[in-house]
Amino acid sequence: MTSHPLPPVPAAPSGPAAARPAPAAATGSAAGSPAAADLHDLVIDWFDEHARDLPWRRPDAGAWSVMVSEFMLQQTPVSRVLPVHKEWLERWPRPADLAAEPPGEAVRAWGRLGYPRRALRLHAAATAIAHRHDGEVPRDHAELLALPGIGEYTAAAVASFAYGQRHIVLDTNVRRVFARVVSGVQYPPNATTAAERRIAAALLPTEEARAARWAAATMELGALVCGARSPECGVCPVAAHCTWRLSGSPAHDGPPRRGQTYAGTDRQVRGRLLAVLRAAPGPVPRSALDAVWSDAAQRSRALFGLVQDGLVEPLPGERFQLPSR
DNA sequence: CAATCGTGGTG
DNA sequence: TCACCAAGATT
Repeated sequence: MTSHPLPPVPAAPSGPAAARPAPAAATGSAAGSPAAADLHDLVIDWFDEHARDLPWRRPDAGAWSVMVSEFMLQQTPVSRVLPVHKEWLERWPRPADLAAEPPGEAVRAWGRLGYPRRALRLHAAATAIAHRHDGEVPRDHAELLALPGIGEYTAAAVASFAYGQRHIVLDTNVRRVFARVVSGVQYPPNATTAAERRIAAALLPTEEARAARWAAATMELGALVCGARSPECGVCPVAAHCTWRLSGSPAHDGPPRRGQTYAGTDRQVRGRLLAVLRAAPGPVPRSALDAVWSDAAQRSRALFGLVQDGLVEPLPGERFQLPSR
């Protein structure tokens, strides 16, 4: 198999003066170049054979299933999402079903997926869909983006995966794949950059259905083969095209990537407080919450934060519960 | 732009 | 063991 050079990626504008309309003639556009088409085939063919059979990818999965999965998958691994996603779709088959229940039920059913504000936002998004979108998950990227808890990535993912549209889908997996294959570095930057968007745009297949397939395929490649810790280049369909690999897989240089500490933080306290409230069928006395953390100052700060975030509802008589509305 | 926001698996 | 990582969004 012949190894083609990578498609050229448009250079970054060198300054404000360089801001200009996109070239009228997209001659030599990377997406249409032979090398790009080659990459598309390799990755999509690989995907056809190795894609995981996930519930939200099945033919009968609707946009709501996709949307719920995207919320749950924000910073949470597939293996832990699977059982909760199943419960949610059985209990709330449509957005209106979720919207009909108090937000606290969403927080409770969220279980231990982490970042429970996502549950609150998903409930709020479902409510907005029920009221303003006739109960249907919107197809329009801008309308999706306007929903609570949906950012650039999730809007593109829902539009692409649920509705087959052509969008730049830049998640951590895709960014890592492009960092290696195209940019020749081990890891992408901490925050998504304009350069990354240019690369993604340049490589996005022109045809809509193929673009959607490409988005899912590049994500899956990043998840299954081009992992952060252990890239398995031996089975990678584009190893022969990978700039990083071809240059000897150089280790990441520069400042260490941000690490997240957890032990002893407010987040840990919030987690413990909320765990008590999730487990209780109804209101809980303050004494039950006091038991989870010894430092009173930090404890009250965490509880206050939860109330402020709408995750906890204070009641008369020093009692607390999950939000009833 | 950097900090914040949970939780559990893993190399 | 423990730092790192996992389909980000919001402020």
